Amino acid sequence: MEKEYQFWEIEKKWQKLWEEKNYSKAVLDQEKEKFYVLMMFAYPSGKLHMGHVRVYTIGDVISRIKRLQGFNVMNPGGWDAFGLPAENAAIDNGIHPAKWTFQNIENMKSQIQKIGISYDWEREIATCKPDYYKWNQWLFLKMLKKGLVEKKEGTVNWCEKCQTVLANEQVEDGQCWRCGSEVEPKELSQWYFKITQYAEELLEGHKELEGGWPERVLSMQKNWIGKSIGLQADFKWNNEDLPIFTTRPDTIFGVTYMAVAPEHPVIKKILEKKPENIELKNFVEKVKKESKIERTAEGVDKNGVFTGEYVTHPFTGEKTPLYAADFVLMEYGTGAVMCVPAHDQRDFLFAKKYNLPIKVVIQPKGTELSVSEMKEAYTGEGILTDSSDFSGLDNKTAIEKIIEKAEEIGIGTKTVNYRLKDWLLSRQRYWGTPIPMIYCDKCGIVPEKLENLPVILPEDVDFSKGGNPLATSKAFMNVTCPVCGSSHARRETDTMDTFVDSSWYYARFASPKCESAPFEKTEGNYWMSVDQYVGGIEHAVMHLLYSRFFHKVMRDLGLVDSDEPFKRLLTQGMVVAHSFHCKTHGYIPPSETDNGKCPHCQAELTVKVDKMSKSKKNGIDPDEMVKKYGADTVRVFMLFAAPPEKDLEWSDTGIEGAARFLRRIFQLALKNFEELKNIDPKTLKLENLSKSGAEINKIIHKTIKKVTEDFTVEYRFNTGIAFLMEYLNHLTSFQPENNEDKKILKEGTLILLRLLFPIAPHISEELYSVLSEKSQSIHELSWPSHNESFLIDNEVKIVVQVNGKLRANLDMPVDAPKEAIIAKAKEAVSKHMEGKTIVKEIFVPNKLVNFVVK
RNA sequence: GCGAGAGUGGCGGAACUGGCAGACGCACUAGACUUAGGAUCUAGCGCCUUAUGGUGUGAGGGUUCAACUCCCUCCUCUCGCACCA
Repeated sequence: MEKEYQFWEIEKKWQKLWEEKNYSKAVLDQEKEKFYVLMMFAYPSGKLHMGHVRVYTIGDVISRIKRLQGFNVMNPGGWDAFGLPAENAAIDNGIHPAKWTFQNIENMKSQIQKIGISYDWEREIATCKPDYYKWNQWLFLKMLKKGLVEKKEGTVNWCEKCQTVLANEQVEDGQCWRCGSEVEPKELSQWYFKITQYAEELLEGHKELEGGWPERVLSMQKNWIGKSIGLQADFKWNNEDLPIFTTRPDTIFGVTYMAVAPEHPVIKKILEKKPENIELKNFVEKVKKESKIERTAEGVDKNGVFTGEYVTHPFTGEKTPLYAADFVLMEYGTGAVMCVPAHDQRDFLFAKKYNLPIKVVIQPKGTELSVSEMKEAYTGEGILTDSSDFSGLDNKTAIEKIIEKAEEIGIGTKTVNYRLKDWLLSRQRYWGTPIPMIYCDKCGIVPEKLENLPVILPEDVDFSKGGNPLATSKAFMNVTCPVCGSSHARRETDTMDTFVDSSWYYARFASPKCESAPFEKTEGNYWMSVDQYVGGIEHAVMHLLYSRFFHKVMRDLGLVDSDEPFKRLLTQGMVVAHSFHCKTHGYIPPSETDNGKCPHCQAELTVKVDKMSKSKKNGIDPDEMVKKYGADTVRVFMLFAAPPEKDLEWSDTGIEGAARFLRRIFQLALKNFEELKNIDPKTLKLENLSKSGAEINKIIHKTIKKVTEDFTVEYRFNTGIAFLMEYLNHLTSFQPENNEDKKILKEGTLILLRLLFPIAPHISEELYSVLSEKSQSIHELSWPSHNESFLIDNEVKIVVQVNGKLRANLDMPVDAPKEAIIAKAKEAVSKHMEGKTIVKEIFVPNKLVNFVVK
């Protein structure tokens, strides 16, 4: 045995051996219960960052434990390989995106292997390969046939910097999710997936996910889907229906004006009728140019213009003025709202600003609202007044009654509205899946034939010209129409949003080489759904909602049997570190700071805890850490420093602690190596153990129990590792008194290695192979189990309190009679009860005695 | 504003269905071994206090023999959504 913990030798040796043995290979076996672990696959940006290391480590630990617990585990890895950075690299450096991407994949793959991730690499996929994206196209065409794809004209989110459109989900605070630049509105005809058809089911499906998914992810999705139930009612403009949507039909008698979005078709008609209404025309033009953020940001004044027209109230028949207003959004509801200033704050402010009347129709219990004294709208509950036949009803009942009435007289219907919009999937980029559609002069827009798939990305493109690069490839553009055979046809030059790739990759892993379908049905039904998914919270809405949508679509296409793709989801926190900022010199790398001062100007630096990033110069390079401490140490630190779902603060001294822990384990094995090597713990006779040996036996079983719970039930790796550290402390200080004690020490050491194995596999395997009789591999063992009968204590510590305050501890035999304990307890705390009388004695068996005294 | 979550030593974090608050680690202090220590080992370590003792889980109140844990009021922070009709 080596004298030092040479992790670099150990890790290299075992990584090679494990690969040869192919321990991570997953093979369908109907006899065995499967467990599918999946870490969100990475974009091949070139280098692994600590965030990757964290996800992979968490997922790897779970797969290793599950394997040892006898599950047939699949833990596949792959690459989310389409996307903008590759294309930008092509534009900037003249490297073809494919070349750039595959270089990066190669590099990152070797990094992943160096941290000991037990992926089944035979299942590796890269979404940029034709044998993968072919199935994007296939699914697209199947969805088209099912009526789930649509090309439509509309206002889309345009990112000028990325030169492409974005889906609603990809706009964050009015900015592009990728580059952070301002998103502008633009009129374009684009392809959409009709995700809204599944809105209700996506919401319903949450019931199945409760418990397995973090509550906040479900609530974010729920929020995003934004279901609201209300009344759609037709106001009339001349003889034309002008439907509005409201969730407060109980306030319909309080309507004093109506507002529509500037984009609303009625505005166009009004302007055609009265082109002289310059004020309205200018207003509409101005608002259309504004981005959503300008229009809707908090505190921004609500603006509107009277159209000069009046509409008829469906219940009262009264005429009410029609406004165009910037706060009304065309894409939500009907793009028209009834305005009830007395009971809606936004309407209230608008009415005050433009001097519109206010009419109270709901009176709260206890007080009486009067229009002249109102400072804000009253939006609470109450009794209806001034509302025709409905006056006197409480407003909750009124909602139902008014909807009923509207339906009865045919002026409206109960309606469900969703905030969720259809998924805009076209992107004006090269490095993505070509949308398999063809524009024929004669036939119009027609789909490519299934047998012609994949539509392959051409090589002869020019990235220097700007615009959509695919349009520069003659070979790509020139195509014959699949319907009429005419040569006057050209291909769609838009590619698919890369979220399409990641929406079903988990399914492709079931049979990544299948050539006849996205995946083979038996394999698919065996491996799916994913039992444990691990990834970042940033995908709570986009990726996780899209995947759920795709899964349901695949189910309806007969490809899968289940309803949901991911049974359990663990969202790991970010990896953060201190950043140092100087007012004049910007961010300073931690290594260059001078006692908290700027090395250039000696100014006091602002210290913050930030997500690791290039711009904040607080990143830690995983490669360097693995080189310096070894993969096992990095893994231990990542799991020990915080529970998985919380942010993990990088600490240079913290990782030293993790390194120390492993070194101490190595030293424990080394110290006892000669003496323990040839001892067989199986011949252990418990009755011959010394007192401290028996204690160690008990500790072994307690540790197995606790660590198993922590590692498998709630994935509390931090507390599990803490227990292993404590356990190591016990083993280290244990002095064997006889031969049987040596056996228990050996047994204890081997158990330590087996429990540590999922976390730090290399060192565990190495020491186990050195110490165990048959040089076994832990891979071939099963997860240790504890023996409950060893956990029974024959002595317990009893806490003695006086007035709830701890005054003494007693060591007593288990289940000692109450009287005996109380007598002893009184003796022990007599000092604290002198001159006082006992009012009450609380006795909790085997736990505590509390004397209440006066 | 709405929704979700969180506030515990110098720091990261523990504490099961109410029952010894601060496990484990880091930092720190003292000592040992050392030419040396950023290695290793031993001991200490919430705060106030001389041991005793007092006090302490964001603030205030309540329930209880007993509250980090349950209830009420408030404060702060993080995240998500935000003119959604």
